[in-house]
Amino acid sequence: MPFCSHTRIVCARTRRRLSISPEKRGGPEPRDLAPREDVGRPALKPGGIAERARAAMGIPAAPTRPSYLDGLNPEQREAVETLDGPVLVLAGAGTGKTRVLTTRIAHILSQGRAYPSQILAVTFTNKAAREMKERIHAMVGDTVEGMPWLGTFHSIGVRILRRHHELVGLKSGFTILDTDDQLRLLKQLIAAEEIDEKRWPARMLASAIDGWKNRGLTPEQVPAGEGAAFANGRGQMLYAAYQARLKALNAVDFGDLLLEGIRLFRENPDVLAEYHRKFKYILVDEYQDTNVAQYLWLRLLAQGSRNVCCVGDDDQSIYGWRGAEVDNILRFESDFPGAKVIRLERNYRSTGHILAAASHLIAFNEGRLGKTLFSEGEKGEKVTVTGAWDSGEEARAIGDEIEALQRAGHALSQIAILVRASFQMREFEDRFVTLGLNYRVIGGPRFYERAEIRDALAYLRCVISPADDLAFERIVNVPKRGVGDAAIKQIRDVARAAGVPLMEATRLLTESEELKPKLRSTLRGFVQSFERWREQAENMKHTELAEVVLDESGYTEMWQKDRSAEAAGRLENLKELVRSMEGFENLSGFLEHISLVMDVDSGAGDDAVQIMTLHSAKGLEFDTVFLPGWEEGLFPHQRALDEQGKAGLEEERRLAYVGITRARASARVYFASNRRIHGMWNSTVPSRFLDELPDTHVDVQESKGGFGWGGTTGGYGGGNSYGASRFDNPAPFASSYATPGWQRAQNARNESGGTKGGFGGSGGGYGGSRRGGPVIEGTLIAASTGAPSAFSAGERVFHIKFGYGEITAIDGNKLTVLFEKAGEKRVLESFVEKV
DNA sequence: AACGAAGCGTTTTTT
DNA sequence: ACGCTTCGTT
Repeated sequence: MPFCSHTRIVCARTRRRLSISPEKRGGPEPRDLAPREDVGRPALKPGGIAERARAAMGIPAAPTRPSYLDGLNPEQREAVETLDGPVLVLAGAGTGKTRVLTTRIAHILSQGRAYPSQILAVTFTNKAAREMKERIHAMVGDTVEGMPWLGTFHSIGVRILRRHHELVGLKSGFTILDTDDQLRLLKQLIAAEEIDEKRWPARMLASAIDGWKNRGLTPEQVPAGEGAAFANGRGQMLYAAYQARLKALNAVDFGDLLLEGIRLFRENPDVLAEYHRKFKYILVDEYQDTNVAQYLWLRLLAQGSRNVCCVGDDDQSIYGWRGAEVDNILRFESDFPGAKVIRLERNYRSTGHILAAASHLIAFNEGRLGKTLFSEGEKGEKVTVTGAWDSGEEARAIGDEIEALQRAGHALSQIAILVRASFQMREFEDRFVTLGLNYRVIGGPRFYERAEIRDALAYLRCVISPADDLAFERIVNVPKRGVGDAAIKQIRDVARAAGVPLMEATRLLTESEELKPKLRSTLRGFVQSFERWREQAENMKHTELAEVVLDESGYTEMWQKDRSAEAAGRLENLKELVRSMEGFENLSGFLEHISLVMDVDSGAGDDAVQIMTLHSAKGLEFDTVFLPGWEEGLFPHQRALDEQGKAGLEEERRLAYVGITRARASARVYFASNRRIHGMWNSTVPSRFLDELPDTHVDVQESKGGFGWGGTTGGYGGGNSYGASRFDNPAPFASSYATPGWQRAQNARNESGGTKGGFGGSGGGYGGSRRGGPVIEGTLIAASTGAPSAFSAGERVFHIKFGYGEITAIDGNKLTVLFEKAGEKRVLESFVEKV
């Protein structure tokens, strides 16, 4: 059940019991509601929304200052009360961003500035939308139920497209493809073009198309060079073909939810004007994560009232790799002239040392809008940095510390381990199982992505919409019915010839004489089953129907017969699926919901340590945060450096910033001197980020195992342990630079400096050879900052591994080169030299 | 259709 | 090193 629809709630603030009947929710949609000019004290319509909102908040109608403003600091209040014109709220970590956003909405409502249905409030994730809704509910009660335009970009995008589907060439009830469907479709297109799928995998095309859509580009708008990068110049054509196929299937993918919206608004000014009139106020959460498409979509809508309020933190932009444009936030003032920029810099979350350490670290980034966070709280614990011999010891040390915290009465749920990459989690899981410590891994494969769930959903989709070809293809031979590739091809041919969906084509085929008797009866039974289910759907509860479908199709039986270890879990998941349908009115409502909401509420559960990636920790906070794996190559990640250069490094640094600022009272950083990557042990170099932490706010600890950096092994020279020396030395950074590891790193950097291609000669990347230590990127950062390529097609180049060749295509910093000996390869620009 | 061999990728993740 | 997907064989 996504949102509870209480009719009786208790207002947290006033402890008063409120009753609002469902039919009174929301309020009427006025045809013409002129903006009120009397800012200070709007006239209240008797029984109007504002009065109800006030009543819900326990605020007397008398002209006293609304109590929800109490406890806001001056900047927060300004952000809440500046209702006219564009506002950019730069909200640092832990500065009360969500509170501002929700209070602002409450304020708009209580001031009678707009009806709930006239506020557009967008978030990125369903979770954020849910939270926002809950918090608004706590302030204004059930008035929030009248806000249909509070949601994710995509859910609002669908809502708009559903209303105007005919204007963008879609029929009503269009479906939203998931990534599986998308891939299957692209594979077909690639095969139809007789392109070698090995060389040009569908995934690659999918990500290219995704990237274009993120940038708001339709097939015609794709820059010629980029469109040609896939499959020898056919990328753009394939994108166009894909869009055509989507239209034919009456389907859209996630990117289209925004892209088609943009097209709708551009081609139909009257429709756009309607939304301009509608949305009196627009609020955007996590603005730093918007991509170009979202930005364009938003800008079109915001041209109406211009009362747009974006909240974000450029220092927490960590999704550049999936199309987020920090530029959007950096550019806000020029996009919305006259915008008011409000900085929230007072941090309510972390203690002094933690905040100071994070601020110092993030200051190494260039191109920030710049904020100086401060808190008036206690200085608290210093950030600790601990070196471990290897990842196993790192896990052991953290396990020990957690046990100590637990003994001291700390709740495990207030402890988190934030890793850079998910493979790091395993070591902790192993260790915690041994210790008998409760833990929970956040993230990972999600419920609706599991094969059995997708299969089940495909069955249901076929029942609901007989024309859903992709769902049909998914399940026509699951469980195995003897419908092989040949049969499917035959069905497809008939479908194409007759211009009908696959399901219908199958029916036609079974009425002809073209199939072998056995196959014919199988398929007839298959089609008839769906016809029967469709009839039953009329007067059967949808959960019941789902059970019938899964049983009669033999799908449940398939897993019951399966004796593999996961089968039981899969059956359990199917039951869970049916259970989760109960919260919905009907099947199509459920299907729509899950196509947009791919997560399922994992109950708060019992007290457990949270293990997750740094990315999924954004927006969360914990008393104690462990940050393991601060080593060059892992964090900052080598690939971020290779592929994005300086921009990548800065994004990694923001990730470090996000990590530290998750901690309320204690942040504990770790690095291991040795780590196994892809099965090979590599010695590592401590992360440069460690040296960007200010000495005065950091405590360097000896690892419990007695191994610091270098130390007793002899292999690293007779230096002090990393910990002790740094701790003893008051001068910032001096001691860590004195460690053997750093010196080697420095040397490696200097040696590789100057010559392009010096990096990676020895097989490169993270790790490198054991004796020489890891190879550090040096010139690469400068070499690949997203500037246009220094190379051009047709040029002759030399590659250290593949020899001489000629450039055939360029894609960012990746070159396609036809080598004389090695054939055509895709290589990083930095690995070749001009000759 | 079922099995084993071979090949590939292996940062982060939402909708 | 490992696990997952894909391919080719039986």
